[in-house]
Amino acid sequence: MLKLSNAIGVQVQNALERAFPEATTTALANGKALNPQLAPASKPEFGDFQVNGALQLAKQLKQSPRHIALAIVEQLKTDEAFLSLCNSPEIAGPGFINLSLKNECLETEIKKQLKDERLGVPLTSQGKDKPIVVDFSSPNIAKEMHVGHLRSTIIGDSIARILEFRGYSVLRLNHVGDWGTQFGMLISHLKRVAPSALTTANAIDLGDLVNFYRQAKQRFDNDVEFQDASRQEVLKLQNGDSEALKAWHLLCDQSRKDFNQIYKRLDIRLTERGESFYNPFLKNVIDDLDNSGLLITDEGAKCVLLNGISSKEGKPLPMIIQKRDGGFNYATTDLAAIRYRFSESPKGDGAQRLIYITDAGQANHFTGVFQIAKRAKWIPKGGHVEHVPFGLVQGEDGKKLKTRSGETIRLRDLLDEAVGRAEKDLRGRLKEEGRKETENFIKHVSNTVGIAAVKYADLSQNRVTNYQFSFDRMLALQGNTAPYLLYALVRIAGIARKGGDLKAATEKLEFNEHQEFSLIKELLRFDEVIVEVEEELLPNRLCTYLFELSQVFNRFYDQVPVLKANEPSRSCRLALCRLTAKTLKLGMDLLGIPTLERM
RNA sequence: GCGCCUGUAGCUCAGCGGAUUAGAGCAUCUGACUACGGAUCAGAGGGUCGGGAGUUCGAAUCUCUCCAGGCGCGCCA
Repeated sequence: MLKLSNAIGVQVQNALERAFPEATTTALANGKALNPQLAPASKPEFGDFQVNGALQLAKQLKQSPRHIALAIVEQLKTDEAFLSLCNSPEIAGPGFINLSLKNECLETEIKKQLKDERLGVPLTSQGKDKPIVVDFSSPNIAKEMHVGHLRSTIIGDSIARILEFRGYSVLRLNHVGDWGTQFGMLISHLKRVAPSALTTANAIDLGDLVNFYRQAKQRFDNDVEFQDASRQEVLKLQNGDSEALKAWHLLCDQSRKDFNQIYKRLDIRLTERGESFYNPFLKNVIDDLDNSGLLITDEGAKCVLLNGISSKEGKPLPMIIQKRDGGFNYATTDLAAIRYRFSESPKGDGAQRLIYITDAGQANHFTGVFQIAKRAKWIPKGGHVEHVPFGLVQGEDGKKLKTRSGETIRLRDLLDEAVGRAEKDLRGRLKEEGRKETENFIKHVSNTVGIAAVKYADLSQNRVTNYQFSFDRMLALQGNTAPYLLYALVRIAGIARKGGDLKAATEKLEFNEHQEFSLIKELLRFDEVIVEVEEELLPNRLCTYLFELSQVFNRFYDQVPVLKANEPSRSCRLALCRLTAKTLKLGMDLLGIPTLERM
């Protein structure tokens, strides 16, 4: 309905300008056009659109809002094109104009939508050649993925999917923590307790590695001699020592295998490009900053002083780019990454926009890094950098999510539990209903429902707030949950199985019931929702839409017969079922959530 | 102390500067199964939108201020 609302927007604008020609000229001379403020109706009883502008224009035009509204309506009534789309406009309250679409217009629109594979969502017209980088997930080598990575991974994937669907070229980058002091520590510890792990592939699994990591960290914090040894290992690694490199590769491979299992389960595509990738560019970052006069030395460390951000003492906060010992830190890597991503190929990605999906706690860090990149002139004209923050994952007690013993929950275990609970629930239901299904079916459905529930629960919440994790709530069969949405699709599939030809002819469409029109209006909103989600980078808006669509469909399904209806209603209703299924499937796909025919 | 984020129904959350009724879901209560899967649908009760001030014709929404909570704050990432 995007095109339609644009068309009506133009018609209303023209009507306003015809009604008040002098004011229009004056306004244009001041560089501001009169704005009729066309918006979707705030409530269904107000129709489909409302014009709010009359109230604001009252002062400017020195007339009462109702009078202005009346003048606009008079003009609209002379517009043939407008009258072919909308019923006669109505003035309400202090001066709102309510517009409602004609049924014939809705029928024409829905007919178009039925034929459109993209369901009305336009392909982007610009910047297809320049990629958008979506930086998400980013686990650390030698550590297991935990709930902290869940949100970044799920939200990042969905945002990437939506941008891809809009026609952008998207670079999904996994900025894994594969470099830095922790490797010196880990290699030096393993050399002492498990030397075979550093030379033999698969000698130890990641679970062991995580334990080794903990031991190494503990030792590092308490043992000065060990710290020195670790630093030596880091230097060796950075200088390309073959033994150190081999050890590093083995550690990375081991971790990668584990990450990939998770990504496979979650159906996530990512290009791994870890911190180590930027290693060759770090020195240039320092030199560049030095040349542009941004770099200062403070307490032996090379820093850039941030504008407008002060430290505890009230002085400008320095951001350390090179440590006293000459080592680089994450700010250095992030700056190198920004520079590389914006640089033209082949020395970079030639990106138009960088999107970082990380927890809100890193907001200050990114503010600083972005500011430095801007001052160093690494962000080209038309280039954008954006931090897309999200809140903490909390348990039902409102505290940071942990196991009972207080440990971090592994992502693997969390997914297992979701799937396990879905399976238990399904088996119980099958028994209750006396249904018999194959083991394959049970496994497939439980897996799909479990993963869908985890993803949907996360995505359906506004990402900036903390997110309270609850298996019971996400797996609930009623309410705004994945199972509820999946069930709507299963009902449609059921109609098809019972002999409903969803591809029935749709040349002549005719609707009479209000439930049909509610469903049609909901279906036509899809394109606007997608475009809005793309602008705001808020996938929960898409979730809200899909939930509302499911509700409207369930009402339709409950109150209007499809298969038992007489023609032509039967075919017309089947067409609505088909479009509902397509919309739900596409919407879920853009969230990265798989769907089912039966459950 | 400074910075960022959050505060909306008993609970979990939506909410795009607009209509003298601020929306969902869960939970609670009342209804509807010889129609396509009742994993559903129809309805009811429940809110001084953290407090105060300001801008505006109009504020949950914008500004300021206070209160409460979370997270972060120079050589980890």
